[in-house]
Amino acid sequence: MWLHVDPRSPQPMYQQVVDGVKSAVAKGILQPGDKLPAVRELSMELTLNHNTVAKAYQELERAGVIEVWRGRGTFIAASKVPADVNERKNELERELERILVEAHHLQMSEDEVEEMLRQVVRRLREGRGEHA
Amino acid sequence: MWLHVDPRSPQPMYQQVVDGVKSAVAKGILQPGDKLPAVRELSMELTLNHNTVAKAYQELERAGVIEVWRGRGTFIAASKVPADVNERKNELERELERILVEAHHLQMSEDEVEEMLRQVVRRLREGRGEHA
Amino acid sequence: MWLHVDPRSPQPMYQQVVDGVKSAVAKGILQPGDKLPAVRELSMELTLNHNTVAKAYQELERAGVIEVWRGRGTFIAASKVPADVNERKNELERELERILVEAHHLQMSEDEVEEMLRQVVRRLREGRGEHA
Amino acid sequence: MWLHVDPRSPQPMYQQVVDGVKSAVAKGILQPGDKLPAVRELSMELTLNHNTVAKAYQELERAGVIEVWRGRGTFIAASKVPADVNERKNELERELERILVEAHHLQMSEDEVEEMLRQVVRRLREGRGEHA
DNA sequence: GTGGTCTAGACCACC
DNA sequence: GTGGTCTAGACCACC
Repeated sequence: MWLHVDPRSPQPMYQQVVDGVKSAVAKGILQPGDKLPAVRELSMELTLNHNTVAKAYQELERAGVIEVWRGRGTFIAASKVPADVNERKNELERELERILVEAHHLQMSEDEVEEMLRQVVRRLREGRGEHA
Repeated sequence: MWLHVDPRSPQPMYQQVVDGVKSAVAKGILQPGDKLPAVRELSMELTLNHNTVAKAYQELERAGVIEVWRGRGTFIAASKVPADVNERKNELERELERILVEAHHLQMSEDEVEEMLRQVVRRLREGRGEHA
Repeated sequence: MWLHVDPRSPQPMYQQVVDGVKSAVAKGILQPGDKLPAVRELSMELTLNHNTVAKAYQELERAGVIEVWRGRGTFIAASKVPADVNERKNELERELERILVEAHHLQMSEDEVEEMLRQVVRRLREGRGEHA
Repeated sequence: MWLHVDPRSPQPMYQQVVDGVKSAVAKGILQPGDKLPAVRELSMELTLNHNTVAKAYQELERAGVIEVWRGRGTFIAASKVPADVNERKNELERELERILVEAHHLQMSEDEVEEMLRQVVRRLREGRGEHA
């Protein structure tokens, strides 16, 4: 199973489901058109309540990651740019700054953070079977 | 004032204070030995409950960013590596991966994220008066 | 084909069929006496379950838009005022008010909504080949 | 009370709360900075479950209509244009077209719909104490 | 005090 | 079968 949820995490469980699906899409594990498990099916696999999974699916639909076909099921959507791209890019910038601040207090230089990012990118690419 | 707090932010107020102080240290606005405002003083300036500021100071002390000298006040500590560095570096890596996943859903390439990081670094360095 | 249906729409599929037929009539694409495709035929063209199309036809019959001649087929009815006109006019008024409220939150003035309505009317008239 | 909810309506109750608050803002009954009742307080007044009201408040926050001050309460936000204005304006246009189609089947002319809209506008303005 | 999350279980519309 | 809504009631973090 490509999705796991940790009830002890400070992150809400529905958010973990959202992030897990987004991550699987980014990694190519889930492709546009792929069917997601039904709400109740996934809730049983993750031993979550169906409401929790439903909330995650609604969030993913609003984010344009999945499409709900009424009465038929839920599918990965063709990727498209969300309406609020610029807002969210600014948000990413602020998070990067926050990471740099944290890194400074761990005595990491900015170059080391850049190197860390490159390493994560490399790992993701290998996961996808890309080489370079 | 080098510290601002937004009550509408999803981030808890005490966390904003923690991040604000860490950021001021990372940017060189606050230096080891500098005295921080007293809890009640800061809570009035930021119109926060004093418990909120006290909680932030406790957090900062645990993180080794400040030192509380009972009866004298609170000071920025000499920078030192905290005990749980490796744990927290792993945490940073996970956050970088999460940012890359988000970026993918904004149609940003991994190279663009790297470029964004370099830009943030450049901005921080200029703020510190460094050039290059 | 003058009828399209989107499974990803929040609107139920049968409702989309109902609205599509009503719209075709309003635009003059379908005229009184015109024969509609048989339920099974239309369900195949739209790749819908035949129950879904049957439900739409029942709705259209109740609304007085079509007439079902058992054994012969389904036809566009001569236009006549339905029994519950006043109720439904009140419903339209409530929808217009809801639109004005939404528009307010998009910073549109009431005059801009009126202008938008006039534009939609103009477009519909041009579609019908009317000029003025 | 400026808010009512009808459990027999086809509209979900949380949506009725959302529309009710938006409407009160559009009519000037609620002004930026005004405090909304606490989730549990409002849920008791409307004899709804607190989860239902919480869902409505979350929707309103996402729409930028209200602001949640953590631990303090919920307030009407200063009005600002949402990120997806254009999408939502297109949505309004489609709804206006749907209304014109419905009106046609009630034997209303397009001019009569325009007049109906003007009347609704007039009523709203009078409600606000504007004259003209 | 405030809002947010979660389970358990019922009920509904749609396909 | 599918997802969406709702109640009842517990628990949590934040202020």
